[in-house]
Amino acid sequence: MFIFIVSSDCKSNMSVPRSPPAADSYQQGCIRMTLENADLWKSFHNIGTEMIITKHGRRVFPHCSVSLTGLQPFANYIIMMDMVPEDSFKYKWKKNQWEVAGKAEPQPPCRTYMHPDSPATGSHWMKQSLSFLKVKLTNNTLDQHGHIILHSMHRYFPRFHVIQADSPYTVRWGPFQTFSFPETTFTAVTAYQNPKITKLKIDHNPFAKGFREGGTHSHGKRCRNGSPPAKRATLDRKALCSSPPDLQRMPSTSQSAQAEKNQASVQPSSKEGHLSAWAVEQDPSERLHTEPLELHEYDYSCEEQMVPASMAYQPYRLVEYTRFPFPSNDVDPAHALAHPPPHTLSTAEHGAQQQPTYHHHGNAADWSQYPLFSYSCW
DNA sequence: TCCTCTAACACTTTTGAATCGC
DNA sequence: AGCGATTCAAAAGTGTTAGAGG
Repeated sequence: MFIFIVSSDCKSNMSVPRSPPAADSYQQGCIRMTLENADLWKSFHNIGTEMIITKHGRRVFPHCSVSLTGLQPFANYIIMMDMVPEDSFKYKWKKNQWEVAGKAEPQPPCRTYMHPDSPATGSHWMKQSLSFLKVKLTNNTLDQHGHIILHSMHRYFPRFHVIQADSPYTVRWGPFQTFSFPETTFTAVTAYQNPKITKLKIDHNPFAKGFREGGTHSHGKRCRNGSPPAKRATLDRKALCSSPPDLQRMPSTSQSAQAEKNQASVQPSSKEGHLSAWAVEQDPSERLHTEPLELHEYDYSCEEQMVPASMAYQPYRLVEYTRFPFPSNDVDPAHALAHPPPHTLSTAEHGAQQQPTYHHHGNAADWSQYPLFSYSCW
């Protein structure tokens, strides 16, 4: 498993690879990732981001767009993304707020989405921002399309992996770093619960223009079963105007460390036309790693490093390693509810807490017993 | 009864093939 | 013939909501 070292200087060599690092891995610690649409993410995060998941897959909105610096221009990298449980709870939307509804269900197979441009040189990745627009979320555990599988009413956050490798077949041996951004945490839902989120999505998502108030599309046109115009939309808008901020509070967020030591194997495959866009599925017990996320003043780049260490396997991220600090380490949901979640933070507070976390592995081979990708989904 | 999920709906945006002009 | 710009239809994607199911 892993121990975690927090560094305030990316140039600090905090990683302790247990095997000789790759010849050119010395620069790994300087890779920086920036969330491109952080303001939009923050807007959603302040309310409590919800992501629709459907049987056939739904895109993420806001979509994940990041930029990279500090890569070696001529070295090849593979960029990957996966979704990690925020905590070990299941939630429900009750009386205009999220409440803990019990323990999380067993995690579905973990899938990793590889950016379609992968592999590409560092100069390519640094040339422009990377968009993960095509990532789709599903609640279908039998999904065959490579979509990322999530549980509804559970909280997740996306995680990005920068792996120095020439091909998907060698990612396991390449040095890599992992990044995540606190404001990208979301609750997976099959239907929107918080009307504020609905409004925000309609305002920002071009595909939802037809649902904009005053738009060309009339909700009254709905004719299935002769049903009346969308009553819910009206109610929701009313709720938007009346619900106090406190009602939008999210339950507590917590982070737990999670690591594994199972056999790894890399089996990239593609059924969507090209090899570069594939997802890798992992058994829940074989998650790449789930790291504690520390809080620092930051500009959306990453400072945290992680090195392999010997720890007991944790099926969920340990609450002790909370990304958002709480007065107590008590994991009692009821207790957790008593504390304002990240979504209730004011903008100023939020800004102070918004920083991605960064995990540096000197070489993926160092933790080959902690599989990055245990098996492919196709 | 309550909660969650699914499918159909009307609409917009995106995509890509076909066409046109230089 | 080759290239770029334009057009247009099909595909993809969106939130809403009634109804099904647990």
